[in-house]
Amino acid sequence: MPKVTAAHRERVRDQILDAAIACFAERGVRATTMAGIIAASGLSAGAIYGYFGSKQELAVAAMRRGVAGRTADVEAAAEASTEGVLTPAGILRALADGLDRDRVPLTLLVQLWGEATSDGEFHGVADAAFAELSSICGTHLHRWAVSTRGLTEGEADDWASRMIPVLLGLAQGLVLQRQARRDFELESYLGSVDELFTESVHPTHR
Amino acid sequence: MPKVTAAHRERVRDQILDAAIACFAERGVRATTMAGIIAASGLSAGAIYGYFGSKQELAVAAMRRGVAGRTADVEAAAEASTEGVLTPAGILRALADGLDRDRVPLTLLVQLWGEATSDGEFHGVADAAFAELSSICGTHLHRWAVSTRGLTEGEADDWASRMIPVLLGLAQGLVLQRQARRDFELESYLGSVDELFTESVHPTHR
DNA sequence: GTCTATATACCGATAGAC
DNA sequence: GTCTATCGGTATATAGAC
Repeated sequence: MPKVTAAHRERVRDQILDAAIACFAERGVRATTMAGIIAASGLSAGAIYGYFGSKQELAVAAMRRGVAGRTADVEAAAEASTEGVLTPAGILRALADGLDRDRVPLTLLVQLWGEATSDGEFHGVADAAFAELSSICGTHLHRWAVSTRGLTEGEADDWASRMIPVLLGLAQGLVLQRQARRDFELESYLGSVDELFTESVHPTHR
Repeated sequence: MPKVTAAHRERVRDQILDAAIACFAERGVRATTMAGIIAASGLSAGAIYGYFGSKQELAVAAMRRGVAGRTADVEAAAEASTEGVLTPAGILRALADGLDRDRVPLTLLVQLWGEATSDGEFHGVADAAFAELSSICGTHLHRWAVSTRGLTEGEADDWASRMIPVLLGLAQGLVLQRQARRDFELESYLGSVDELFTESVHPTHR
């Protein structure tokens, strides 16, 4: 019966990962010890090393879970919206809501960026997530520019490709500030982004 | 002769800090060892501990140097500009140029944000820098809104306070992407920010 | 005041018992 | 398959020599 065994393994794996994520979020990857994860998981050292080969592997898995599903969040929000069109601010809201819903500690993302500066594996995780989001954001920026702002296909292509890094920069700023600033107000931030985009779409720009 | 001694101490301190920053930038704060800093500085363990009490103290000093002077960069750019007015994109350019000029490794800033998630001291450094930049950005956003976009003082106050977090978010995104993405293009990013702001200033917004 | 050598502590990973 | 006990490696900080 490899079926139940595999399912069981998956559950234990998740249990361990939950504990690890809690530790990473609370104390930071740096200060988190295997002993801490062992205590938080309720399991033992031997058990954990049966599922994850090292602390690094655990940290990477934690980060991967944090970034997983963001693209799906945007797509789901688009499906639920009128005519499948999301505003730029709507894209950010979909991402923020998705992170909330999945209980992703924002500290995890911020630490991912920090670790990615010196570790290729972390960099790979962050880079892949960025690339994937670039793509989905481009799609929706394009769609919005055409349907709401009246740009032609070609104009919208250009405009969307110009705006992708900026929109993702706004998303990164949102995460950093929401994590670090007590006085951060999500609605206000999204409102300002909306204000910025709503009146600034022009087919040509020099 | 405490004068020359003090000056000497300052020079040695800087020398050590330079070496430490190089290590932190290359290998990351996490993986940097005191032995590495000792080797890079050309001094010895005993000497270094005469100037810095711990690796943590060294890291904090490194981060502090990274964020120091950003406000001055914006002010200097404003002085040099026409009538002391900077566009929003101009503010970002002043910050990016200042970091370049001072040879601040962007990885240092990204790591600062990462470490700040779990260490109060790092958080304090990052938070103070953010607050200071909020203030100076608010001033210049206000000035630009009045002089270039024709808002009244009151309208400009409101608009600037709404836009501060967004502009700083764009700055954070700029740093993150410039550090992590090979294909990041500063001019393109700044151009997009300019495009976004240039046509989006309205006295009232619902 | 600066260097060498080291003590001390800690953490990650494993090996063997149940 | 899971736990206990521990081994080895490593990094920080210090203590004593020059």
